[in-house]
Amino acid sequence: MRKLLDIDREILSFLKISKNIAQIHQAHAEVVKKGVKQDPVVAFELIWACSSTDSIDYAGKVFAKLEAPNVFHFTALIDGHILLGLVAEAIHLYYEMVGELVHPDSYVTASVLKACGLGLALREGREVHGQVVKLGLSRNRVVGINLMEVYGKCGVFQDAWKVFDDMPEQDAMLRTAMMSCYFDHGRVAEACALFSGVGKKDMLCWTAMIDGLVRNGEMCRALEVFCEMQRENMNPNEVTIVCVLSACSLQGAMEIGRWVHSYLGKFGIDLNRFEGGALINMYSR
DNA sequence: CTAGGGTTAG
Repeated sequence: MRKLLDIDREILSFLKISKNIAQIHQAHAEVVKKGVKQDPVVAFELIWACSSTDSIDYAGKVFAKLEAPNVFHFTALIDGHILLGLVAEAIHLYYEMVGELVHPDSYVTASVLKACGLGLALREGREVHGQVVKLGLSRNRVVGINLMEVYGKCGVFQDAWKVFDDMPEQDAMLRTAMMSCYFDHGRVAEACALFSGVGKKDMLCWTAMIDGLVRNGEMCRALEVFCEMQRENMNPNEVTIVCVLSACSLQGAMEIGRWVHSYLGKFGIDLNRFEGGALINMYSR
């Protein structure tokens, strides 16, 4: 007789490659047939697969049948809700989890803080912050960045800076997150100052800068930064391209837009719905 | 014996 672990492994590898709801249904049928639907790892992979394919109702059904949901299951379900913008439900699930005395870890804490930031749920964010301290997660990078974003998005910058300063290392990622928060509030000068303070700027930092300028109507400066990043031998990716095309479109900078368009191949970028949409938008103006 | 982080048009 095969061990449960061997059966698990087969289903797990199938679950991990399930990319659409049809495959997930098939995998779920296998799980039920093999009688491993209460296996925590299998259940996690199943919920995770549903959550990452926008099948949140199905994820919820699988979750509801679990006899003893653990922190992994809650995290997977919470992340699925966040993906669809259902942040109030995500926060609610976290409270439900704590109420059921399931011990929060850094992953689920980071997830609920992400939801608080997106939902501008300052009160809940502060509560979770208190738990972060109690749980000893204050120095966790992902937790810290999401906590900073809660305060930044809610406009309480002094609290955001407090979190920033208390992190073990103030690197490019942290500064970029802070910069985006200032851009969210139209505070371009502060955002630019942060950008200047980033020592080694990576792709996300450059792109976040361009995006922030575009969102604040600073088209010329956005295009300047785009040129500057290439002088620094940084090749734009598809996200950068969408931001730049958007700037070109709003600015009426057709020459630059055409130039970017003709170089999509050089950057190794295939048109997807984002770039295509941005191009159509630009030319139609 | 499970998983993640900052950037995506209008």
